[in-house]
Amino acid sequence: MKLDKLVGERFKERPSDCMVDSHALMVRGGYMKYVANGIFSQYMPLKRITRKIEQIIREEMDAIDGQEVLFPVVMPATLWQESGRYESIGKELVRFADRSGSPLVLGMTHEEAAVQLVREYAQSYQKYPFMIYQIQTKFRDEARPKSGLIRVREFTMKDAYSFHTSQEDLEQYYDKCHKAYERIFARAGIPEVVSVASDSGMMGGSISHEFMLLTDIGEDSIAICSECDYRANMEAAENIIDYVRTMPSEDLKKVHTPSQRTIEEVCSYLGAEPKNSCKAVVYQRNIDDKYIVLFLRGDLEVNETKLTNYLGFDIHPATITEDSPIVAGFIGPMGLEGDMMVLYDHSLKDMNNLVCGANETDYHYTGLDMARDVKNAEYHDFAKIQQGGICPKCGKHSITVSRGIEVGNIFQLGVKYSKAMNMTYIDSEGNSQYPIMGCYGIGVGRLAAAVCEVHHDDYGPIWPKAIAPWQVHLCAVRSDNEEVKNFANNLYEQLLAKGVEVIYDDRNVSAGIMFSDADLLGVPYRVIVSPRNLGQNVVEIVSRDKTLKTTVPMGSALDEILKLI
RNA sequence: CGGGGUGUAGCGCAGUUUGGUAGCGCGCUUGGUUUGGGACCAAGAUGUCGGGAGUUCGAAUCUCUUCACCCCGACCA
Repeated sequence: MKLDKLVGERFKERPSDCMVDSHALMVRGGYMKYVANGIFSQYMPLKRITRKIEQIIREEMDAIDGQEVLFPVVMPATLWQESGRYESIGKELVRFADRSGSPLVLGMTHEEAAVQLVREYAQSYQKYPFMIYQIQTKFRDEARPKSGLIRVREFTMKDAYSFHTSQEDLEQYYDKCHKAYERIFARAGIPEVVSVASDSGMMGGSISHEFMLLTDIGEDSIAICSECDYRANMEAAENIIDYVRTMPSEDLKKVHTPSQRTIEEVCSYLGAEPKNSCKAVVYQRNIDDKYIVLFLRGDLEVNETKLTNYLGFDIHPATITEDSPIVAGFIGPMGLEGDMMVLYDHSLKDMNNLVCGANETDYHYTGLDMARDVKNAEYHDFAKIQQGGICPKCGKHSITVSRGIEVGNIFQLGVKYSKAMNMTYIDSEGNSQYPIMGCYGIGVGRLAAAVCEVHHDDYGPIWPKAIAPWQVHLCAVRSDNEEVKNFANNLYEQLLAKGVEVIYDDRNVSAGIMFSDADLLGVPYRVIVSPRNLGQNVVEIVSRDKTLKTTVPMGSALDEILKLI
């Protein structure tokens, strides 16, 4: 590719409305152009980057037996009515009608389409497990798009859906996918991405992880323990802390007295048992004899496996007496899966250092709703993970709170969609069952922006080799010089013949312009042909990350370049 | 949806307080001089001053209204 024909402008001044570096550099570098709020077109350099990211994703998804498919962007409302999400999702879901008045939606996620695609096919347990995925445009009418490609309304996403006949099988595959994600991010040049336990939100299901790239411009806050492997999104905690600020100060005083509590005291604080038909279930924490009280609404049951997973430590059922120390407890249990939401710890002297988590399982009835129903907001004060606070897993004062960009996520969906959409199979005993599902997403454009965000300098992005738009940026400085022009042209042709991805700048412009443009394009290796270099019978090779700056003899330039890339 | 801010040439901005010929830098076109980190000289093109309505002899400037975008919050498979 010749640079002088590359469509898109590169320029010096930072656009005033770009708040994050990746946005500014990608606009300045001619990677993308604003079309409407949260909607962008991509020029060739960005398209080449996203194409490479997609290819990495494809290879890794194929390696865990994924099958690439394609769902429609536009779906009939009836499909979304089956799952109940046509009604339950807000304005993010774009609804419109076709010429005959039939209601349609724009795909923002494709669980419904996935179930629809396979439910007639997968009627026998022998067809399981399997995973299907697609890489496709999604549209979500976000309330506030921002930060360039980090948060947009229209975007390309890889979304995968797996189907299983047992929870164990799902969990096994979930782990496999987790590892595939780690490989994807490492290959894309950001091995530092970490997975954190997350809130499942409107997706439903229980266990889920988000893959976070830690950077200050991130939209999510993540609590990370420096002593153990505990990592979690702060989302739920923040909600509850906000709520607590509205509490009357008298109530605060009452619960701020650290002491041992009995179950009756705890219940009376909550007003839970009599007022809300809650029942209390007591568990004992195996490692240190702490008691956990889980309040359940209505006739919900505790899923001990999930509870254990959620807590990160083993528990067993227990009973407590009048003087048993209750050192930890939960308000729990809304939604379909019997998850819990708030953990507090009465043994702590400092009430600021309490631990919590939240796990919404039902978008109709969130953890916060539950907390409000329970009336006594005082417990929510305990729901605080904070900088320097206590880790809910290892118990040490070792929590740091960081910002992160969510570049991917994985969910254990359970039977939420298969059940709602009546997808069944016959198991080996001849019984009808709902398949258990998992889903797995990666935002392609956001990933590109995230890489740029952590790999750039003042002059432009520094693309990792694996996703760089080109491998070699060939500069013919003083292309009006016959010798330079001939040598550079020749080298360009040779590189092309070898299949090297090369962008060739043979414009007769000043070296400053040429180098600035090269910096903005962020190609890993810059090859400089100039009168000065040729006068010494060399060409110059410089890496974009500045770790390499060398000259090689003119005659061996091609070989040296091939060795590098 | 709430709070704050900004809309003037492709980009970055001045001009608005106090109404009086539409400006500057970069970029773009042409010619020339230059040539290793965004060069210089000369000539030139590009504006519904976000839109609409009003006040006025006269509006980028004052009034009303509307739209768009940015930031904070709410929200967010």
